[in-house]
Amino acid sequence: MATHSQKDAYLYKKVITIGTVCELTGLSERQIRYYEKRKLIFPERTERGNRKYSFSDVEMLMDIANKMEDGMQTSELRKEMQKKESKRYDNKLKERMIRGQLNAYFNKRD
Amino acid sequence: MATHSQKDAYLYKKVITIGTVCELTGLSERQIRYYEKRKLIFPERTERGNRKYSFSDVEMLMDIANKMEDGMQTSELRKEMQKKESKRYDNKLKERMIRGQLNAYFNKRD
DNA sequence: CGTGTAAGGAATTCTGACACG
DNA sequence: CGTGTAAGGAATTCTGACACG
Repeated sequence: MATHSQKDAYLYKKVITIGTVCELTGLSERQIRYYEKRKLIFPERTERGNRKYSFSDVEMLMDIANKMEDGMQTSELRKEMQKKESKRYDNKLKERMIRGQLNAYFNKRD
Repeated sequence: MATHSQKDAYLYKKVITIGTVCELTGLSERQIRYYEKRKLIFPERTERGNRKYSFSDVEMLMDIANKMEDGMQTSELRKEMQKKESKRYDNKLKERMIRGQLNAYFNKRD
C-alpha cells in the first residue's frame, strides 16, 4: 500500500484535526467536509469519529482550492485525480511486465 | 531561527493536538503536560490555549519516555538537552571564528 | 518527583437540515 | 453546485488542586 518511502512518513501520517486544516488552508470546515464527500480527500477517523488529515491532504486541499477558484468543478477534479491514479497504475503494470520479460530471459538461461 | 532545511518543514510544524500525541507516544496527557512544565518540550498554543505539537516533539517525547523508563529524572534530561544546545552553539561559534580568520587572511592580502 | 484523578468550564467536532441558486 | 448557518449532542482540552510517596 505504501507508494512512498520511509522518508515521507510524516507527509502521509493522518494526525491533523479539521480546525488546524482550516488554518493551514484558509478553507472552511464546510468546504473541507464537502470535498471529502466528493471523494477528493480521504481523512481517517478517530474511534469517536473525528477526522484526521495528513500534510499530504493539506497540500491536496491547497491544490483543490486553487482549481476551484479557477472555476473547475469537483467532478472535473475527481476525473483528473483518477487519470493520475490510473497513470500510476499503468506504470506499475509496465514495471511488472518488464520484470516478467527479464524473468523469462533468465529462466531460459537456466 | 531555522536550524533545519526546507525539507524538514513538516517535521517542525506544530499541528498535532495532545490527544493524538498521546496515541502516537503512549503517554498520558498528564505526563506530556508535565514534561512541558519541566521545559523538555515546547508546544505552541492556539488562540484559545490548546497545545499544538510537531512530529519533532513527538520524537522527543519518545526519547524522554525511554529515558524515564531507565530511571532518568527530568532535571537530568534537561541538563542533557542544554549540553546538546550549547554544543550546537559552540559549533556555530567555531564556524564564526573560522570565517573570521579567513576574513582576516583575505583582508591582509588586500 | 512523577503521575493519577475528579471538577467545572470553554472550545471543538460531528451530523442532518434549511437556504440560496 | 458549492457553501453558509443555526441546532443539539458528544468528545476534547484546559487549569488548579488533592493525593500518594
